[in-house]
Amino acid sequence: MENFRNNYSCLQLTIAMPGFSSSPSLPSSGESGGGAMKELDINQVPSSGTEEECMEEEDESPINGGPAPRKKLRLTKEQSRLLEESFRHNQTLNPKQKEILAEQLHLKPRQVEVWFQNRRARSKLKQTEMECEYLKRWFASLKEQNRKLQKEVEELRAMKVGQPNGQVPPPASNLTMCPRCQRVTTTTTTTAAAATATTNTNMPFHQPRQTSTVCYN
DNA sequence: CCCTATCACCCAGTTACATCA
DNA sequence: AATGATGTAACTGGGTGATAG
Repeated sequence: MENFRNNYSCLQLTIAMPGFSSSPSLPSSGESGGGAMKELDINQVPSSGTEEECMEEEDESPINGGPAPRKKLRLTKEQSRLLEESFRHNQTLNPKQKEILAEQLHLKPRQVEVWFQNRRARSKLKQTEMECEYLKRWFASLKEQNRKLQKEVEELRAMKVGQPNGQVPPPASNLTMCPRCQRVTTTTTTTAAAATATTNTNMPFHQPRQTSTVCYN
């Protein structure tokens, strides 16, 4: 009945970004255990818990029959360190690993599970923030590139107007195919190599470049 | 084989408590 | 001392895959 989906480890979204490593190597956590919701009263720290900064254990017997207030455990530095270390090796734990780690930390397996779950969420959030930051920069770069190109277009138009009969076809060597929309475009810069560069990226669309193959579709 | 129920696990979102400025 | 902001442990609800009957 044991399913070891746990070993999918990390499903990370990585975007290659020049000068911006969004590698998932942030110390983040990774396993969790969900389903055991039905299991327990987490607030009971396992006995033996003489952890230095750990909240002292205390029985949660409801006062006046009402629900006991939720107690919040603060992990000790050592517990956090061990959990982090373990997370670096494995973002998810199989039941055995969970059991061992819990014993080592004087915590309940469920607590270890929750910690990994939250840790995964945190690292995912961090990753998302980094990607967001990256996309912002990229957007700014695209805007700048667009501005330059618009300017270039203006200049070309001005030149064209200046010609005797206004008919100046671009040199054939300047014509390239836009890999995205499959239309013929004009290379407006000096490096024709830039024309092919766009095919070589894992970006969803054209990357900002110093040089450009322009397609305004 | 299908179907259904159960279990164990995960994730996203939320809540609530501890700590700090 | 009171308080709002922040971090995070714990909870909730829903989804998925494996397994058994």
